[in-house]
Amino acid sequence: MTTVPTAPTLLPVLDAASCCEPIARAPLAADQADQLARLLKAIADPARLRLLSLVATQDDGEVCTCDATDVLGLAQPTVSHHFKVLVDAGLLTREKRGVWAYYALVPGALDALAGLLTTTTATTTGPR
Amino acid sequence: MTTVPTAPTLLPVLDAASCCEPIARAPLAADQADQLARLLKAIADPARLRLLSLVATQDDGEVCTCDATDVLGLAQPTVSHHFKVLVDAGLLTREKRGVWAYYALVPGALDALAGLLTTTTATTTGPR
DNA sequence: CCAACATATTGACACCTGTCGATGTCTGAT
DNA sequence: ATCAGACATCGACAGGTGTCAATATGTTGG
Repeated sequence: MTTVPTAPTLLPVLDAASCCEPIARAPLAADQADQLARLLKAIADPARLRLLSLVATQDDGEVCTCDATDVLGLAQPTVSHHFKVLVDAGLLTREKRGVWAYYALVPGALDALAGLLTTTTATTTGPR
Repeated sequence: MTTVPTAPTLLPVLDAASCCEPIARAPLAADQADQLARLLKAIADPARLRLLSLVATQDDGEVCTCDATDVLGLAQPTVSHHFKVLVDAGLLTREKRGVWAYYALVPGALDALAGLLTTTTATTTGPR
């Protein structure tokens, strides 16, 4: 099997991060490079990195827009925009409770993305 | 000034990738997020991802501009530009032999970068 | 129903970026 | 010395991106 050892419900993210094989495995085709680049562009921004880091370090694992606005020092629409980019990329989930919107990490999404960059055979063995 | 002694230092890369702690460790500060974002922007491009992948999968570990131009289907100045971005980011090294310029992976650079994205306490250096 | 609030969307703006043609620079060979 | 070839740099252009003010949407409480 290629991957997806246990993917019961979190498919969209893993799907996004499983766009292609690890970089060092085989030369990337044009379309694979496009997909991976789109994922990386989603996180290649200071504000979005701080948002990811903020969510990842929360005890309860979630952050609302209002909190993030204070921490980042950006206008509310800007924060909403960045959150949307991360959700669209499949890295965060959005849950609206009452008036507030809570964002949380999609489990395994960042790690899967990191796995595509590692040159050392990390997980799944690769018998060529 | 432009004399850049062929210092065999592998430091700049690791230095670049060690700009900050892993995302999930502590909330990123503004300047740390800037540095990490600059690194990620360097690889968040289809052409540069293909170049990295091309170099990483070569048996001898190096690729010259001419070869890359053919594979990517881009003009020679464009390929040179992308290589320069990757070298400046500390991900590739450039060695000129005769008329040709050979690019190779900086050992551990990509892996260090990937380590900053992983949420699970990975290997990497665990000081302090 | 209405007011207050949190969030999302829209529109506009300045800025950055990928691309290529033209040109410069350096090396190896005739 | 001169020429050809590989590569880097420059200048210019189109397209993408981050930011915010203004506005829209939707929810809670009175």
